[in-house]
Amino acid sequence: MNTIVKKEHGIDVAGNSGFVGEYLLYLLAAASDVASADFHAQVRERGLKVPEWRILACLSDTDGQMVTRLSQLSLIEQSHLTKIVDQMAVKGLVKRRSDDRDRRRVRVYLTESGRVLGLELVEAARAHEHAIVKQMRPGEAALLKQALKHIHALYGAGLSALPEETETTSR
Amino acid sequence: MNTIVKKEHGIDVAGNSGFVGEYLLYLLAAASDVASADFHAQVRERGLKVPEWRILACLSDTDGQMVTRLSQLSLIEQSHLTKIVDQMAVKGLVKRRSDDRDRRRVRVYLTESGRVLGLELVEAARAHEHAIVKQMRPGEAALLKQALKHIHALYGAGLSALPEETETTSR
DNA sequence: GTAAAGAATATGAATTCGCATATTTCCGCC
DNA sequence: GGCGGAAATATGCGAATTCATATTCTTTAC
Repeated sequence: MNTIVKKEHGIDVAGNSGFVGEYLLYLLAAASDVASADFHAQVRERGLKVPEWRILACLSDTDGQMVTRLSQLSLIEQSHLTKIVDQMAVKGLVKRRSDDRDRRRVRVYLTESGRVLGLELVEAARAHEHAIVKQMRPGEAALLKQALKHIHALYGAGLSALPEETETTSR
Repeated sequence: MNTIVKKEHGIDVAGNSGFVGEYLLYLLAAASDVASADFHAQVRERGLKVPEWRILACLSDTDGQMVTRLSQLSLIEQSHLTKIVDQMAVKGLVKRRSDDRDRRRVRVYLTESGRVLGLELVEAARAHEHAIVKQMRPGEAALLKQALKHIHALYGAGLSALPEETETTSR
């Protein structure tokens, strides 16, 4: 037979013949890992941990979110998120304020320096993303994002059945 | 103005207007997270931790890999991998054997029960993947995988410059 | 052949993370 | 207008994960 295995060089998982190299969940995790590692290094250089960056990013989009939602958005488990918010509060990046209408809720707001740092990093993230997209075929990135949202939606549906926000503006 | 924000329901990050909901690295992480969570539950039901499953899967593809490479393939940091292999060895799923040509290297082999469990789980993973792919548009999954490999390759290149295996067959 | 430099693993301490649960507050109902 | 139950956070603690480094072995250049 001619299924001679060309010696395995490097990681080249993707070009692998086995199961793993074609397994969707693996490809997702692997792509996420390698692509993120790069940017995460930048995050750490600015003295932030990755989870902190995620929170900054989420708050930059929508400030003053409640802990539970922030935990969902940032992909960080709730009790862990609470601890990270603690640290960020100490660093002066965010501050807590309990919701007036429902005092069980705790909303997290960016401080001024948090906002600044957040914007900076979001810019850096945009640039980083651009660098990646630029290396893909035209339209490939769009399709990719599309498909990723699709997958997210497949499961996200379950999560979508969440208590909605009942506030007009956090004003 | 009519940029009235329809109250935010559920997670629906993907449908978000902000930065995060369109950020590639976020979409990757989020999709990976939600899609995996599902299968990982199955893994735990069989008494395995997620990292253990990853190792089983990699070894099922190519048995007898050295620790370093296994760590790259399985996306697990080296010293952590060592510890997990310890546990798996205790469970009787794998066994270590040092490479004859280079005794610094430790190769990890599946035991018989490890092989069996591995095959079982790979089957389950295939089924699970199938269920996902089935819900996507025809060809969408293929494109997705393609793009993911593409991204992986962008960075993987750096990693590919690795010391190659110099063994004909682990016979 | 031998010392220096580099690889491959393992080990130990320090963090981070996640589960279970306590606590506070809200909500519907009697 | 008080009770039971659910929601939102926080906390304690054990397990998981990482980082720096020790250890062992290999290779290269003298």
